[in-house]
Amino acid sequence: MIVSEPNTDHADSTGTDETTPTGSGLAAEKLRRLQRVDDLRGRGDNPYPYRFDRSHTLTEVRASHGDLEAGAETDDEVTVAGRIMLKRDTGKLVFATIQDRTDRIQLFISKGVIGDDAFADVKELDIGDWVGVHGTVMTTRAGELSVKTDRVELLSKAIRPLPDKWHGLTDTDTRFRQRYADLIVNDEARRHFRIRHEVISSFRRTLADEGFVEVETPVLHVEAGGAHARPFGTHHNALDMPLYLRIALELHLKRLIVGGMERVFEIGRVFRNEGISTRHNPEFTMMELYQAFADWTDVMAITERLITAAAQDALGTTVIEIRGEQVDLADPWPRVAMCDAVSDAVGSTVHPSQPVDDVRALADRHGVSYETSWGSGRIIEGLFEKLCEADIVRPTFVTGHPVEISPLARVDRNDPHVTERFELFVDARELANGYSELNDPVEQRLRFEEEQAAKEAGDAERGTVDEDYLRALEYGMPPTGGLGIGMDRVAMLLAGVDSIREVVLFPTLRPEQEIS
RNA sequence: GCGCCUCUAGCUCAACGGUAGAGCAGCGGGCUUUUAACCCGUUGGUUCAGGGUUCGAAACCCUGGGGGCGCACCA
Repeated sequence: MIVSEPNTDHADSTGTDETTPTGSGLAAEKLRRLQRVDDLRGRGDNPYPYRFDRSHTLTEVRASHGDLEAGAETDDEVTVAGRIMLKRDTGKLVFATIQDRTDRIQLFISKGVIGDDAFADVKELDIGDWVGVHGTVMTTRAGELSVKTDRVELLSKAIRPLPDKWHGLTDTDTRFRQRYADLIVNDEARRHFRIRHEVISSFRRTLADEGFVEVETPVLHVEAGGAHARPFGTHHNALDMPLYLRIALELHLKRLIVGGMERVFEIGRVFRNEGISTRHNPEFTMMELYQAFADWTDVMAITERLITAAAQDALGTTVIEIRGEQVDLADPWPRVAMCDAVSDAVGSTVHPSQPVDDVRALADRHGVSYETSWGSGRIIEGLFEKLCEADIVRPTFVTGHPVEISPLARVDRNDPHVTERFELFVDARELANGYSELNDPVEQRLRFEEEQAAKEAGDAERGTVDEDYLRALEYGMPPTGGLGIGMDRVAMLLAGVDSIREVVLFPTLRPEQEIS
């Protein structure tokens, strides 16, 4: 589509002449660049060649020549490639800044060196174009490390202009929808995803070192279990049956412990059909591990090792800043029982063994709402979330969750009303959840039946009886410790960002009505 | 789902209810050590959409849409 505005005094711009676009705006800009593509093809050049061999990445050039003094020339030849980010044209000398995934470097392009025809092509290059370059390493009078260019090859012509070279993209909507543009121009965005990558690869290394086997279990579930959450539903055509996207990895991984695999983990996407917020994306990445012969204390220890190592690998330090406070992750993480935390907050002893009417009265006094179907344990959790959660800054294990809200966790060996369970909180966010796994098939059936009763009483997020899982437990599951970690949340913590969308490449958004 | 905020050129941002502007990008010209290059000139607008108030609306009101934040939801 070309300029279509009927116009009385600029009739020449609306007529048949579309080879010399006038004006500006996106349409004219794209037309001009497409014209350049045609011109190149017309003279036998390919604006989109198939491959290019480079000798050095840009960091490699900087590493080997970063200490060159100002005004130095070398005979060191390099072949590099990157996207043109900046261009400064002083007439017979062009400076261009190219960027590859490792760094940026300046090209020093002299008409006298490269020749008249090639120099004319350089003048036609646009910001955003990909180029491959051959030349020698030098520094300018001002000391800027540069490639003195004797050959430039266009590797891909950009048809669309880049965002503002100084400000980049700021509109969050555009940044997330056009993540490709965000990644090109915003260093911060690239940093977030580098950290995310380091975290995940660090976890894999730590777990491999400790003898864990990585596995993949089904995403499509007949019943979505292992957590309290509403699932996404889908349908299998050939089987003509409903299926659900998983909300947790837990139940399949523990079947593998029954199978004798002893130490397994999975890093995978889970899906929860719930609200979207700065802390919640409908699809997110969980790491879950299960270790035979271990209990919750072992799992707390491995949680500390995983996250501390990830910080070291991603940031080069275990010291991070949380809400302006310096926190060394290598220090031991405090542990506090959920009931103790709530007791402190309300000023009297609170415990799930207390009659539900007493706990309801406490909830009423503190403005915590509850359903009539909830028992003391679940209301205590509500009190904890309202009164305690927001105050947790440094990594803290909250332990001893009531049995009622922990249908897959083993009862505490010293207190039948709570479980051997912990959740890790940092900066008011839940990062991890682990426990001594319930392996008694008879008790597990009773817990499932309580879940199902609650679901039938109207609590949509409660679970059902998973008969196949019970059958597995009947074969015998060794004593086992289990752990789930929200990888996106760990990446947020280490990247120092407040929104999960900063560490999810393509967060869930409503679709655009029209792409321009 | 509810409340508050926001949406202006490709990008970043202005405009007491009174002719829609600047910087960058683009285009034309100049410049062989610039670096957010600079200097001169210049093109470019469905002000998110629709309706209303007004002599006059980018601005005020209503409806709708996108997004953000908070609450709710979310072990």
